[in-house]
Amino acid sequence: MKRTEPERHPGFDPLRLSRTLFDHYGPSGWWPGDSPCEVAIGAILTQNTAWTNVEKAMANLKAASLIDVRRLHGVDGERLAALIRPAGYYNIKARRLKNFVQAVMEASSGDLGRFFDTDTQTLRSALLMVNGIGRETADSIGCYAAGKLVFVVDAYTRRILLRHGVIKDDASYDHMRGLFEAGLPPEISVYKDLHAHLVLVGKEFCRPKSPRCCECPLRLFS
DNA sequence: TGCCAGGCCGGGT
DNA sequence: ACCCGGCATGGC
Repeated sequence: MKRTEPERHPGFDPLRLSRTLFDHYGPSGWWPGDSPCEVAIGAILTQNTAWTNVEKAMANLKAASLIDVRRLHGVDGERLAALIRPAGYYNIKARRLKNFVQAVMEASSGDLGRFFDTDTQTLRSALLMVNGIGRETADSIGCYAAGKLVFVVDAYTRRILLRHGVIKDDASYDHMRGLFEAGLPPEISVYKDLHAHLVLVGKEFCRPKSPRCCECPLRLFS
């Protein structure tokens, strides 16, 4: 993995941003989900999907005692798909969950704690190897399930940065991730809360329709 | 009613 | 390297 020089944007201070948002929202409580396994499952199920739908699917999995790598590995694929149906894309997501648990089985005999017990970059690469796990999902699992210092970038984050002129239209995922990681202290709670708070801001003030974030009463940047 | 949600993959150009 | 269609349910 090649390391790049931390890229700082002149008018962009992630730490100040995180303080502003924490003062406004308080602790985010993200990620909902008690165990690392549940968090990882949720990260896959929530791909391009409203969280309320994911909750229904998760309830079905809990009722079936399937929040567990080895049990998921053993369950029939069609039954799994039926259980996660409320989350949408249920056939492809069933496959993606299977791909994920398969990787954990092969790497650590299904021991998620051992799977996560490696350095940040190695874990990230291993997750990205799994078909169905892209950058955001990998980083969500890394940050919220494994507690690694990776900043999660999503559609809201991108839109907020774009509309405030912090990035250009063609900015890559890893560029945006670098902007945050270069300016944040190495504290996992800061990483977790800031991403969560950006989603909250996005939902409230930076929806796809409204062309600008000018309605946002918070001074996020200045 | 139509649009959107905490993406990602695969095939075509 | 880009661009695009497909995947699917539930809520407003």
